Amino acid sequence: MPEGHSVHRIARQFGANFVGRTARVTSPQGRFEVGAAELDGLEITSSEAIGKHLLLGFGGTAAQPAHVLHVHLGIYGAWDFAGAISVDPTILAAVGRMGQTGMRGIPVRAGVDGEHEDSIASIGAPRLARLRAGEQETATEAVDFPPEPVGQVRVRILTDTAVADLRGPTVCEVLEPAEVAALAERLGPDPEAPTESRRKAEDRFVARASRSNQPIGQLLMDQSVVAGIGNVYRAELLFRARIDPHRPGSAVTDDELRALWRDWVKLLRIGVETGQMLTIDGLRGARRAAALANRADRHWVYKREGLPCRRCGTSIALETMQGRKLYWCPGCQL
DNA sequence: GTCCAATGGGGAC
DNA sequence: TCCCCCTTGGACA
Repeated sequence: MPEGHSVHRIARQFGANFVGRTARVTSPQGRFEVGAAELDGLEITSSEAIGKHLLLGFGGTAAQPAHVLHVHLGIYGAWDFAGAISVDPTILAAVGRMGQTGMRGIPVRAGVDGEHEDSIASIGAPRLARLRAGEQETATEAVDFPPEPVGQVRVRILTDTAVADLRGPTVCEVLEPAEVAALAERLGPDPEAPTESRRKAEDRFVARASRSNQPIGQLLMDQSVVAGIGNVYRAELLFRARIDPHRPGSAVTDDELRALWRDWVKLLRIGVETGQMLTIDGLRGARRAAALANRADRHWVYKREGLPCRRCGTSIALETMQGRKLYWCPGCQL
C-alpha cells in the first residue's frame, strides 16, 4: 500500500476538508451498506493514520469518536476527492510534469499560492484529486459536484462542499472505541502518529527487532514491529544502512537499529511532504527533477535487479522473502 | 488491443 | 500457498 507516507497524506486531506462537517455516507457499490448507515448523518470528528491504517472518527468528540471508519487500501485501493478541496502544491507540480511526459492527468492551475495551500477559501473551481495506494497522485480541474460515482465505489463520504470516494480497499469497516484500541495495540510504532513520544517509539522498535531471530528484511515489513514500512522503503532503508536483509534482528546492533529507525523517520517525513518515496535524498537540480519524474531514477535498489549498484557496481539481486520481492546489493550490504 | 505485476494483508485451504 | 480486492501503468502485439 501505500506505504505509510500516502496514508498520512490522505489523513491530512480529510483533516483539511472533512473534519468538523456533517457527512452523508453511502455505499454506491452496495458492499458497505450496513456500515455506511451507522455513520450516515454524523459529524466527522477526527482523521488520523497509524502505519498504513486510516482511522476516521464519526460522532462523539475528536478525542473519543462514537464510531471509527477503518480503511486499509491494500495494494490498489484509492481515495478520490472532489469539490472544494485543498490540493497540495507538490501534487500540482507533479501534475504539471505529468502533462509534459504524456501521462494521464490534466494540470490544475500550477500557481496556487503556497501560503494558502491548506485553506479551503483559496480553492477556486471544483477539483478532483486522487490519492491512491501507490505514490503517484493526480489532480484535474472543474468536475461537476458531486460527480457521478465511477466504477466500484465501496463508500462515498459527502459533505455540502466536498466528496470522497473509496474503491478497491482491503479493509473497510466500522470499529467501536475498544476495537480501535486493539488495532493500535497490535501495530508497532509510527513516527508520524502522535500516539507516543519519538524516543519511546524508537525504543519500542529497537526492543522488538533486537530480540527476534527473524531476518531484518522481514522484521521491517512486520507491521507489529514498525508500522508503515512497505516493500520499497524496506529495500531502500537496508541499502542505505548497508545491512544484509538476511541478518537476524538479534545480530543487528542497537546502534544500527537506532540508525535504521532515524533514517525511516527522515524518509517518511520526506514522503509525507512530497507524496513520493524519494529514497535517494539530497539530490539537487536536474538530478532531483529526474528522480521526481522517473521512478527508475528514484531508488538505490528497488526494481533495479540485474543493474549495477549505484555505489559499488555489483549486480543488484532479487529474491523472494516471505512471498515478497526483496531487492538488495550483495556487494554493499553485509 | 491484451496481459501482467504491483508500494498489502486477511482468510480459506 | 493460494485467492481475493477488482485498479492501473507499463510491456508487448
